[in-house]
Amino acid sequence: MTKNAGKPGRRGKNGAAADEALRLGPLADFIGFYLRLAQEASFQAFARRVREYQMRPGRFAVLALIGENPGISQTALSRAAGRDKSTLTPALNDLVRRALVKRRRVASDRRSYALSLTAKGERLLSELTFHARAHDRMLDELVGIEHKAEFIRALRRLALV
Amino acid sequence: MTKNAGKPGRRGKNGAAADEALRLGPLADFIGFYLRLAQEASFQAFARRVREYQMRPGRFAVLALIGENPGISQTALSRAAGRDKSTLTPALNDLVRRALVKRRRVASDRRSYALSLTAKGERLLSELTFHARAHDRMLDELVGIEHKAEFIRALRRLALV
DNA sequence: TTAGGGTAGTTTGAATACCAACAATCAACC
DNA sequence: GGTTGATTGTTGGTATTCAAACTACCCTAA
Repeated sequence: MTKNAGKPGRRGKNGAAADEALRLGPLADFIGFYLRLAQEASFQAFARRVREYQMRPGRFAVLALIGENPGISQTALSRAAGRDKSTLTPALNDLVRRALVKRRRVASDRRSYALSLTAKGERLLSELTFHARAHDRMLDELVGIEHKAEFIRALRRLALV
Repeated sequence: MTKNAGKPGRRGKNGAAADEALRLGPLADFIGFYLRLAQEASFQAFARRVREYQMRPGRFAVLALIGENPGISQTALSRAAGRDKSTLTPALNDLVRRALVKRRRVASDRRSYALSLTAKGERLLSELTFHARAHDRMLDELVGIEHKAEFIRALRRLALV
């Protein structure tokens, strides 16, 4: 009998969690607990998938939202992305530095910027969207395609809290 | 025609997102996108609810897991909580400093600690669990109690990615 | 024309997260 | 006994987040 004291359940490097050997207590019934685990796991999986592009889910969402809404302001973008506007400042600085996004001053309101993608940004967005679709198809399968619609409706309701 | 390009919809301070006025494009179908919004919203709501205790969901989960598994090591705890072990070092330092958690050296393996709650930690955990149950009942309602079981099963599958 | 209040974006500070690298320790093998 | 490889927890570096305070600007009303 060799060791297996604190034997962890198998799981890749960053075992998502829920080692069956451990007691979860009340956490076992909490939506919030699993929501965090699921979000983090999905986040990491996407980050790994597009690592070569130096992109993470947050940046991708920003790029996608600008692509869909050219001319959008940073504040409107922050609301759509569900992030504080102050969070977007460094993110956009990075995207502008990488020549993926253009910031244009608006004549009618000199406080705000009109954001749009560069040609390079458009190209990158296309590639990333391809990977994102593949990623989300994987999530679809885990959720079960027959449950997807209700699953997303539930998430949307939760997002409005 | 006055412009109303970036017209934001109404939403509390930190509008969760999904402004109907904005185009979401492919994001509209991505589970990952809504997963992040829902997780963040639920996180913030819980943090607001227990603000007076200076606790956030991460700390609560740590406390709850130690409470359920006295003697657990930091590495096992990190797996159960779905966090990197290095993330737990400062969190546990804080909980120990606040006299909520005890770190005990293990004779059989002097590398590791055996974590447990202090009496004060137990009392706080009880109070927090009360709030957490109330919080999660609110989430239950948003998800729809008849969908909860399937919803959590889906999240658990996602967490294993 | 100017005073007031509201809005856009930035800055700063505190949390929280991952990862890689490290010292100490353990375990297994020869 | 001694070498080798794995594991435990910490440290340091980087990234991301929110919230509050700030500047610059807009708009309305007197």
